[in-house]
Amino acid sequence: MRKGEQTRTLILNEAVALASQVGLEGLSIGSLAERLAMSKSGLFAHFGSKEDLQLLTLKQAQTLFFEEVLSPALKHARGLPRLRALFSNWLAWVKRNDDLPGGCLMLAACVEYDDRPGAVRDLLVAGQRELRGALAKAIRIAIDEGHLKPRTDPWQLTFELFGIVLATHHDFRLLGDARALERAGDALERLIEAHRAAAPSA
Amino acid sequence: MRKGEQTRTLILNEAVALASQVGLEGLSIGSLAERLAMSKSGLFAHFGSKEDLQLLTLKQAQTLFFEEVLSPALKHARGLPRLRALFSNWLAWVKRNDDLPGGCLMLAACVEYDDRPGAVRDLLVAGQRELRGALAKAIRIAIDEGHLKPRTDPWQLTFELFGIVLATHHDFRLLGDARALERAGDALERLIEAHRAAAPSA
DNA sequence: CACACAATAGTACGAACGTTCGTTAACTGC
DNA sequence: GCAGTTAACGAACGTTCGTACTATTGTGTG
Repeated sequence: MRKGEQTRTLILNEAVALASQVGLEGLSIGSLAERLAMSKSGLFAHFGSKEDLQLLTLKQAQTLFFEEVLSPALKHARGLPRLRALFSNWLAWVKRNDDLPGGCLMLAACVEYDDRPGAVRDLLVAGQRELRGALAKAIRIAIDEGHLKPRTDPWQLTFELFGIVLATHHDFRLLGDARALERAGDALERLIEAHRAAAPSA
Repeated sequence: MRKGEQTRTLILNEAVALASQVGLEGLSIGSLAERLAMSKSGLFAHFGSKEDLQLLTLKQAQTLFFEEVLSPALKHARGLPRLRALFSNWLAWVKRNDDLPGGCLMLAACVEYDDRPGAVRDLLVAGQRELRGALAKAIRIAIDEGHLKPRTDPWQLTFELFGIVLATHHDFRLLGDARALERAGDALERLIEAHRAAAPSA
């Protein structure tokens, strides 16, 4: 029972890395088994079907994202510091290259499954909603703390922040433009400045 | 010589539609032939290889984009009007559903090929560079016309505009959120306002 | 140490993949 | 209206896909 779980997570981590390059749909059991130097059938036995493998791979990526982006941001002070930490962690996640050689798996899956109904898409949408909710909540807190104007629309700001991250991913991954990271930082600061509360600041 | 060209473009248009749903990599000759009610071999004869089909499909989509987004925007007055037209055409392109049921093929391909070297990626990157250049040029003109501040960085603004479109595509396609379109409009106006030149306006 | 069972390997399957071939049907230019 | 060209077809290639079985190895426990 122990060995099984162990190799299963080993498989899933490799699956996340491979899927980040070829997509969740392009992920094949054969090639995954080859990369892990194990038999196709042996690997397949861990998952009842390919869709199961895809779901668990996506969930693994989501967990990883939560642990590396959202969770550590919560350790920062409420308001703008936390929002900035979240954004900066997110950019670091986008540019990491060690175990996500093909960029963010979730962002890739978003485009892959935007009109491919099924369990994978449902899980993906749920994750995106959660992330957007967390972002909006961080913004709302920043408003309550008096860092941002009360008239700031959290969802509008969330939308625009998300756009900056998407553009960064695009420029960094496809065009190989490292300046995208500073552009993202500039865009964030300009956005914050536009919504910053008048009297006290942070 | 005439009939051939005719069915070839017929094939390519259908290929653009299909690839917008399943991606350029997921595009298979068999399923494409089935949708066109013709034989796999008959279809294949029009293209020497699958990569050729992918390249021509992408090029077809790029041409379509140019004709529907970039080209009509040039008919508007230089400066902000043209920039606004470009943006609005672009949003219309993103939300169109008749012959691009799966969203923008180029945006999907950007994620699919961001680390998959080859001719397809090269063509894609070239197209993206051209688009970004056109956007930056429109912004520069708006600066020269006195609509935007002289200190505005065209490339930074291009980056942020692109991010808004990406976020719109994401929210509209994956989350099915129609409000994304107004959010995009609001974001654009706020962005313009932040960079608008002081004295004369448009 | 041995037994029980979990974990992996092996083999085989039907289907779909991209591609090649030879042949037939349809068009085009004189 | 015939000759020559081009477009489309059906069949088959070898490979890979996901999945189903059976057999063998390995591990943990009494």
